Amino acid sequence: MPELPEVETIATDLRPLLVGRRVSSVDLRFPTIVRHPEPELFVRDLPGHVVHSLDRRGKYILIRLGDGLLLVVHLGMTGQLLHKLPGDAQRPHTHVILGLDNGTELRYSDPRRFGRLLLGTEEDLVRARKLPRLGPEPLDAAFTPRELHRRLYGRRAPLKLLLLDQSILAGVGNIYADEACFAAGIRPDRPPLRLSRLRAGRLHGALREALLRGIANRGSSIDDYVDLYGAQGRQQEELKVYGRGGRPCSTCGRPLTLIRLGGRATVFCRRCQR
DNA sequence: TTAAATTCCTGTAAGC
DNA sequence: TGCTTACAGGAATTTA
Repeated sequence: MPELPEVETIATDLRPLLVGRRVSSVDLRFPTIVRHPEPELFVRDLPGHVVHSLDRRGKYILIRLGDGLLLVVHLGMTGQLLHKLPGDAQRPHTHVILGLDNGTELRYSDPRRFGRLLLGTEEDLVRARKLPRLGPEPLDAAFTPRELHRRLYGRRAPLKLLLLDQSILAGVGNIYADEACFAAGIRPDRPPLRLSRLRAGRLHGALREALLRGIANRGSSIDDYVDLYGAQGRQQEELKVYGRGGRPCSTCGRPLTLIRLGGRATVFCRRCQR
């Protein structure tokens, strides 16, 4: 599933392909994928606009167009962006095809349809409550151990659920939350009620390290994740706990514990994480 | 404000 | 073999 490293990989690859290009056509096959504005307006207003820049914020891809317009893509669980030529074979569940002025296509496919596309000015989208308030970027210099400590200290929900809360920290999902907790030696199921500065510092380092490794390996291909060209990432080979419940801990050899937190599978080592 | 539960969705795999 | 069921989970929404 696409988390920060996966979205970063896609955004980095997509930037040189899109910036300077004009959107020439929009083929919207599954209108509910567009959450703002009304699908007819999306199809009417998007063509003709030139892409000025492209950024990632949390798990969102922000494509800035002329006239202050913003095209926002969130991949949800199974969303894929693929760069193709018009004749290329089409994946099932292709819901949107953007034609570009150089004859190529940007296609959005998403079997589970948890993903979404938004179009509007930033002001528009905020007013319509389509752009949530996101916490800091974990890889920004402004995100310090002190800041992480401030945001977690005193909270009563299990640590893992707080790490998944995008308003506390943007971009971390189930995979990297489990991996960071393991690397930091901290149990994901305990509230950080009186989290020490030391442990917050370890968690801060582990989060950044996990995300940076993920980016270096072009993401984790667990279910459907592939890059713009359909290639898988390599980070899944380095995962120490995610998806490994019951298998031996890579550090101590004891079986890893699988529990559910907030409906999400959570794996940790009872010996190595305290 | 915070925390927990519910909902959306379909491909895959396990179980009978 | 073929059917049913459970599971995967990001985030918006609802409830307490």
